[in-house]
Amino acid sequence: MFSKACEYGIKASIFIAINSYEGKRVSPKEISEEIDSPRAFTAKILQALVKHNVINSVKGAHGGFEIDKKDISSIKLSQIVNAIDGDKIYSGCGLGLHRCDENHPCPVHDKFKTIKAELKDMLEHTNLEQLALDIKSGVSFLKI
Amino acid sequence: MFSKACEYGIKASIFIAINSYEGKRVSPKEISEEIDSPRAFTAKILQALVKHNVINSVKGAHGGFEIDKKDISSIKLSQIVNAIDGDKIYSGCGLGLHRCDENHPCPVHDKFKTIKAELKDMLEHTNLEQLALDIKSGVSFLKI
DNA sequence: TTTATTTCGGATAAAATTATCCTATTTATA
DNA sequence: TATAAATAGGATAATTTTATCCGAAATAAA
Repeated sequence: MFSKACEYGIKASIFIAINSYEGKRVSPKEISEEIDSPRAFTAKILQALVKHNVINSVKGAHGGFEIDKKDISSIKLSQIVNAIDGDKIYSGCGLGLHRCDENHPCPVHDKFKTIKAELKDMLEHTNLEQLALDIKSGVSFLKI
Repeated sequence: MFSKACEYGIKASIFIAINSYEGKRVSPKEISEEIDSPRAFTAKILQALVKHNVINSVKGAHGGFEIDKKDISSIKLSQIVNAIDGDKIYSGCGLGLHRCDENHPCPVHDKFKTIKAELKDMLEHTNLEQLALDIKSGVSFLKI
């Protein structure tokens, strides 16, 4: 569904959000340990998220990654996914046709339509705050 | 969503079905031209579909790939997808956790639940005949 | 039985994704 | 100002996916 990079990006964002609520910046090392991902690769993904303004980075001593507390509830899953995988997951043709629309549909166009719309809707309406609170309260988990 | 291999596999199966209705076997060459895919790679995928009993192959002169006419309506998209990509698309965890279930859910487990269930349902209830008829009648397309 | 046609299957290559390493740059603080 | 602690980013490697090539095996028909 998502690329590994995207999976790591989502989990990392959630972990950063949790820590940001407590005013704490986190490093790629802490993040990769907490979400069970390769450290250096995770660092690259964090760079991409910074470039796409999903998270902030602070260089130098006492630096790390953080998210503005006031932004956490408005950051949508779709922004994270888009920053890393683009929108092909819900915009692209299910069978890879270059052109696939109502007037020139692939064989599964209609069958996929509602599913892709729901996926898009879900990603656009799920925000980081919801996901972070579930982790904080022990309802959901970032690894294993 | 699906791998390239799986996209090719689905399109190839549809094309084979159409020709099988007319009692015609088709070769990897014809198939790859019709679905716009790399020939040798497509041939490998066809082998996999044969092994999983989705399509039949007939070796030697006048051979080719075909599907029993009477089977076309009972072959589900899920069988093709399973033969090539497995069931991870609707069974695996959306964030790649090794364990992800009701008692130990990943952060997006609930959000994905209905979407994955619908995807599974769609794949299990869409059969090759429906897809083939739409291509035959010009309602949908296998390439471009 | 020979030949032409066709799938099968192993070896290999190319490209994309995932992952690692090392140095440069930035910044707080002693 | 020197130092230690961080992220940034380039180079490279490993793995997986996608793709190609070629000879072997099977089969229909001449």
